[in-house]
Amino acid sequence: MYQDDNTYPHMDAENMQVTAAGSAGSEDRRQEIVLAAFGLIASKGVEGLRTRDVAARAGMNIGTLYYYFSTKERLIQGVVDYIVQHIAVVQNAGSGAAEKTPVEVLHQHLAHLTRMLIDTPEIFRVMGELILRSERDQAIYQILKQADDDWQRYLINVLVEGINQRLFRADLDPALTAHAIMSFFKGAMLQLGLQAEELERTAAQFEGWLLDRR
Amino acid sequence: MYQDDNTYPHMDAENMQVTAAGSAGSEDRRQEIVLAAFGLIASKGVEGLRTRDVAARAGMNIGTLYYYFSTKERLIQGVVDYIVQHIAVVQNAGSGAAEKTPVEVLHQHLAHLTRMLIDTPEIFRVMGELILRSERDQAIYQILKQADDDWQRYLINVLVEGINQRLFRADLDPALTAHAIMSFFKGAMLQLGLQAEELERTAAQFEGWLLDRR
Amino acid sequence: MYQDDNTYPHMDAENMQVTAAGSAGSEDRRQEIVLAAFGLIASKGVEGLRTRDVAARAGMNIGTLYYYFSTKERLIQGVVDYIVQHIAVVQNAGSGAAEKTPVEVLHQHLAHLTRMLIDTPEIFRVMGELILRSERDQAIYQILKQADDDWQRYLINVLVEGINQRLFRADLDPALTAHAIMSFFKGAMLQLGLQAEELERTAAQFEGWLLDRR
Amino acid sequence: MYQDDNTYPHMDAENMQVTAAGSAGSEDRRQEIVLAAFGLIASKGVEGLRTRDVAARAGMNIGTLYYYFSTKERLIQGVVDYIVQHIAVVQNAGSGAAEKTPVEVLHQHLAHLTRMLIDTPEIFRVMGELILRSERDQAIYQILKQADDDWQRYLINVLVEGINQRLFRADLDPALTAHAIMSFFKGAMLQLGLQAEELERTAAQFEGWLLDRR
DNA sequence: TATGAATGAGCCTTCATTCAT
DNA sequence: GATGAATGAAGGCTCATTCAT
Repeated sequence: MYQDDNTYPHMDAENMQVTAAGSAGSEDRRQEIVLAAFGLIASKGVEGLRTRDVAARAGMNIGTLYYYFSTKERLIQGVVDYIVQHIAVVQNAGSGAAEKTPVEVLHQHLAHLTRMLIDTPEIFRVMGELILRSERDQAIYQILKQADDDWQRYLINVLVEGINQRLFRADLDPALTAHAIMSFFKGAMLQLGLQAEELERTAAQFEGWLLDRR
Repeated sequence: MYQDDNTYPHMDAENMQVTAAGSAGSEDRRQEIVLAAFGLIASKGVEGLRTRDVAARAGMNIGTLYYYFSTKERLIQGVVDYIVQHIAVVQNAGSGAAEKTPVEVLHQHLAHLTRMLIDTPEIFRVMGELILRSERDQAIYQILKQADDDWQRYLINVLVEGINQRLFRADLDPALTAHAIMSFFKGAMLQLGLQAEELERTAAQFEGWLLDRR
Repeated sequence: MYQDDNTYPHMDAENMQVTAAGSAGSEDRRQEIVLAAFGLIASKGVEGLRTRDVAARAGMNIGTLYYYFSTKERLIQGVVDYIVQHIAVVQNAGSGAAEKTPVEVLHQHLAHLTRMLIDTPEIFRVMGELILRSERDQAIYQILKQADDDWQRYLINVLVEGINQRLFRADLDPALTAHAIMSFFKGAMLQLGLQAEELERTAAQFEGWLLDRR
Repeated sequence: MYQDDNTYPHMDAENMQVTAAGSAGSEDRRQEIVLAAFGLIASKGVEGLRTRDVAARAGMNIGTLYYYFSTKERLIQGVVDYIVQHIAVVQNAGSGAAEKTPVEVLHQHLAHLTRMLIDTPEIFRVMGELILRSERDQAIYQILKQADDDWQRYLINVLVEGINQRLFRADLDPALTAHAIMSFFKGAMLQLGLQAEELERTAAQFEGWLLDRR
């Protein structure tokens, strides 16, 4: 019968590995659709998103699209999931490598975000669209809020450790600093006529403010 | 008269004062419409903006609305103008009082923005909507870019003066710092579940990073 | 602004006379639409009713149709109103002339219904469609139930008077007899391959059963 | 086998008994589908009938359903067959017992119909839907017309015999009376807010009209 | 200037039906 | 026989915009 959209989004990467080959293809199909939708949102905004265009871009019939996503709404949620995972994965990857000092970890994290902002601004543009939309869409809000909380927690951990090691300024409030970093990056994607170099240097200067200058 | 929408975006506040008394009422009418549109964008986003709703909210017929704004597009530009002036006016007001040190000026500026973000988040929400939209709408981009440049120039001036007076850190790059401040505030409006106090303290801490600690 | 569908259907013939000329034309337009819908239901059933076809048949744009009837549902209710009034009016007209004996009144009533069933079977076919639909549509049920109650009351009045005058069988239960008459006519419209003469004679015989044979 | 839908409408109950055991299961499957469709028509009308829902209710895949019924149209015809047989069987059962006077036979017949109308109104509701549809569907018309003719013939037989035995009114026209009875019952199912007791008493009174009162 | 009726392109979604496995 | 993915033609409804009055 119809696939229950609700269950799909909650499948995490691990589950998908275990899934039988049959539904693996099905999951691929969903991915194709989500990617098509993502691309269209990036270029036309959620406002300009048309299910027909998504289907066309994914190389399938409009009916098929609705077979996988019973609603445009759900499709958009699928895009949110995609983005969140896409960025979350990166954070995990970063935390995978140990041995590094908190300063180095934070540096890499910020450098990575800066890189993404420059190389794949679409992701952030789409993210912006979705954040704005989340104000009127509970489902999206939930997902994004969760991701945001994870991000903040990650930053706080790094900051706390760095402060303890006397690498970051002693008067740094970890939570507020995390907050500031997050705001800074979210805002960076709203900068008009953003320049790559300018952003990198701004981020670097920002990073400097956090360090302990003895 | 202003029926000719094409001239409108180039009109600044002064011009409007000078306008003949006859069309003053006409201008009021436009304002009502813009305000109605603003309110609707705040609650439903540009995506959810319907000319009919705007007309209804402004207490007029849909036909009448089109008499003042020949296009939905132009109406939105009207909203952009409105917002830009609304914030610009504030900056001017702030700079009106002299005698204050750059640190005090910046502090007041930041405090003011923080207050607005907390008290009238709609303005920022709408601003966010419009910034995102500006990526696909040249006319909007132009207006916002102009306002952004003005803002940055203002910040740079304050920062330069403060650095010269050894009030701000000597190693501060004025342009990048202005950039950071702007990003921070733009991003703040995208924070999910923003808390008033948290924002105030984050802004305060941020401010502290700029000061010279000898 | 939009016309409130709810108010229109409740306007009865008198009110419309009083209404300003402006909305009289508007009411005409609604009538055209309802007639078009009626015709289409008659030939294709409610199931086959397409708003686009209705608009085309009424010689107007689909958007215009929705300007008058905000919903297909409401349009159908409009048809129900139309039919109910169409038949109700007839009953009133019949009762207008006095001087007749109850037997004559009933005879004319039945003869009239029979005639309609033969001459304009569409009305009854559509009625049948709507009655069936009323089981799943409260709004329609209400209107039809009201009309039904009126009809029954009318029949009971005639019957009671006739019984008192010893014209109808003394053992006639007015309510049940009215019920029987109503069922008979409703059922007549469901007869397959209905023949005019056959129906007339059946109705006549039925009528005979009600008379007092001393 | 019966996969060939074309032959199906012409199969009568006996043929099905004779069918090879192998396809008996197949026939069961068809029955399940028809029953599911019947139930759905009862609650949502033919208009609301969805092949997918039917399949779901019958606990099978939509593709499987189409294996048994190549078309929605044919499925509906299957329902018509089912109903006709369901009611026809009853009539035969009634006529199975002899020894009874025509008055008793008719009484039992009417009582039985009344009972069904009260206990299983769905059957009649569905019947109504199908009769209406028969006006636009030759195949359905044929089946229903056949059943109707059988019913009328049955009634005429009983009536004629009763008249000859001076049990029914002498002036009764058998054909017209049968016609009246049939109309009455068909119409009874269209009564809004039908009450069990009311119907029974109306039917009883109706019955009384047919009797010879010397 | 104001009104509201009219237009029509277009959008989301549904649903009967097919087909490869 | 059974499954479920795929198809595509509609269908109901919306909405920016126009125009006669």
